[in-house]
Amino acid sequence: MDFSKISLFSGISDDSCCAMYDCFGVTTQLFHPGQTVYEYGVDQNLVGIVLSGEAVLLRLDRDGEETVLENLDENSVFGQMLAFSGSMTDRVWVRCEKAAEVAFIPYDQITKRCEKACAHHSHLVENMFSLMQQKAVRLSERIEVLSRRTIREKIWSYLQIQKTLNGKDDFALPFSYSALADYICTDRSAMMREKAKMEKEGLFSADGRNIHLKDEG
Amino acid sequence: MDFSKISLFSGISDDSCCAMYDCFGVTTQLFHPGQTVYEYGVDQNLVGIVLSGEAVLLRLDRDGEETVLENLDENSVFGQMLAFSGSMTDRVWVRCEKAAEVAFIPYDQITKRCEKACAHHSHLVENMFSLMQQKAVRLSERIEVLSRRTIREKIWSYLQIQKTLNGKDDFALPFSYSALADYICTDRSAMMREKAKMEKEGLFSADGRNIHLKDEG
DNA sequence: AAATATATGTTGCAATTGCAACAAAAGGCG
DNA sequence: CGCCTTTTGTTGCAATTGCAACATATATTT
Repeated sequence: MDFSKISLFSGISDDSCCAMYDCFGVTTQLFHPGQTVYEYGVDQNLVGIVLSGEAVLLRLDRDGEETVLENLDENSVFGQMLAFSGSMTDRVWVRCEKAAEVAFIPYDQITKRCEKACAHHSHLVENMFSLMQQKAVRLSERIEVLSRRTIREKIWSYLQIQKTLNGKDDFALPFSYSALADYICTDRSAMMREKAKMEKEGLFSADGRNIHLKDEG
Repeated sequence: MDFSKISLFSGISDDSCCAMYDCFGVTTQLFHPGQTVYEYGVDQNLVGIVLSGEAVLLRLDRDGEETVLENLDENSVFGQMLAFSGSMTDRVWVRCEKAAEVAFIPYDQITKRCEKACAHHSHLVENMFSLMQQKAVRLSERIEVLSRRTIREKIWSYLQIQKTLNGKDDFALPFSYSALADYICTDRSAMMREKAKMEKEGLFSADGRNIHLKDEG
C-alpha cells in the first residue's frame, strides 16, 4: 500500500507506516455505490480514510431532508473524532458514491501511546491535529460566507476566499453553480440573478466556471 | 493552581499536571480589559487557556468591521491549533474583556512525546482531540443554523439545538437577543418581528430569555 | 440616586429574496 | 448518434428581510 499520499501518514516513512498498520489493527474494506460506509453514533471508535473512490457525508434532517455535509474524495478522513456531528438527533452517515476502498483505524490507537512503542507516533498525532484543524478551517470559511446578509455579499465573500486559496485573481470554481448555491445556502436562481448583476457592474467576469476578479477585488 | 477545572487537563491527577506544567514550560500572564492576549499568525506555536476572566476572539474584516468569532470564558482554549483562522488576510486576535489570567503552552509540547516521559501524556493528547472536536461541533451547529434560508427557520433550528443540548423543552438562552441576532446573522429587529409572530402562532413562549417550546417542537 | 449605556420591542418602507415555472445548453451513456 | 439527466440562464410575483427610526425597559457605572 502507498502511504505517501495519505495525509494522516504524511511525513512518515513507508516502513514505519507498515509497522503501525500492523500494530494498530487497521482494516480495509471495499464499498459499492450506495452502501453505508460509516454510521455516526454507531461506529464511534473508528477513524476512516478513503483510499480510493468517492463518498459523501450526509445528514438526514428532522424534516426528512438529506443534506450533503461534506464531499469525501481520495485521502479524505472522517469519523466521530473529526466530527461534524451537529445535533445528535439527526442521522449522520457516510455513503459510498463511487466504488471505494476505505481503511479504518481504531481511534484510541491514534491517541494512546502504542504499547509496542512504534516510532513516529507523535508525528501521527501531529498529522491528526492538522487534519482536525483543516476541518475547523473549512467550517470557519463556510461560516464566514454564510454570515453575510445578502446574496451579493455571500458570493463576494466566497470569491475572496477562493482568491486567497488560489493566490490569484483568476481561478476556476471547484464545483457547479448549483452546488455553489447549496454551499452559500441561497436559492440558485436568486444567486444567478445577483451574479449577472455583479458581472454587469464589472466586479468580475465569468466564463463558465472560470472566474476573473477585477481590480479592487 | 487548580487543574481539575481545566478541560485540557481533565482526568489527569494534580500531581501529574504539576509535573507537566514544569516539564512543558507553561507560562501564565495577567491581562487587563482591552489588551491583546493572542495574535493569530504571530503567536503561532502557543495554545492558550483562559484560567479566569473573559476574552473574545475577534476578526477584523476587509471592510473594517470587527466580528466576534467566539466568546472565551473560564477554561476556554484557543490558539492556531484550535483555529478559526478563515481567510488569512484578515486580522484575527484574542482581546481581553474582563481582567483575565491566561496560561500558554507551547504547542509542540502537546503533540510531541515528552522527553522526560511524563506519564499521562496520551491522556493530554486525548483531551486536546476532544477540545478540537468540541470546537468542530460548535462550528457545525452554527452552520446548521446559518444554512436555513429564512429567519423563522434559523430561530427554530437554533431552539431545536438548544433543546437537544439542554435535554428539555424549557431552557434559558445563553445570551441576549441582540447577541442571538448576531449569532444567526440577521437584523435584530427582523428577528424580533419573527419571534413575535412565532410566539403568536404558539410555536413557543418566551419570558425574557426563558424559552418554553410547545408540543410538536 | 442619577446618569449612562445596553437590551428589548415595534413599525413603515424599500430592497432583496425565495419560489415557481420556464427554455436552452452541456454532459453522460448505450 | 439520439436519449436522458444535469446544469445554466431568465423572469414575474409574493413574501421576507434589512434598514432606519423610534420608545421603553433593564443594567451598569458614577
